[in-house]
Amino acid sequence: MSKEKANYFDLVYQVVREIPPGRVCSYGVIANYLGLKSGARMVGYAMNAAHTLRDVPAHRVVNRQGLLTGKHHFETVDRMQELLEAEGVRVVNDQVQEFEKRFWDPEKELGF
DNA sequence: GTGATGACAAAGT
DNA sequence: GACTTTGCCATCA
Repeated sequence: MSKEKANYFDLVYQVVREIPPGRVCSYGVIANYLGLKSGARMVGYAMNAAHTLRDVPAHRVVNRQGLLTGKHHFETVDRMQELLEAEGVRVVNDQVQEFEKRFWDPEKELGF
């Protein structure tokens, strides 16, 4: 890392890394917070590349519906849900329960 | 070096 | 109200 890359993906990684345990965030909110025009698409791509990294708690990032869309990209399909439940997040049928209460908004948490 | 693919979301019809 | 189409960067083969 001699060269600091200010790529869009790295921006997403930094925000995702700021997500506290027991909380979940959506792609669109992260994109909005970073000001990405591509919106959630960019975040989704970043998560795909995040698989190569290890400091990115991608299991805390879910889609707008609170659905574990990326669970299939983890080591095992149940790994994502298992990690979330281990942090206190109840997940049923790949759906985060009380998603609105577990929702973590960077603009409210970090921006304030 | 080129081509295709990939973890979403909002607007339009 | 539901379905379809568009937007876009980085990585893999």
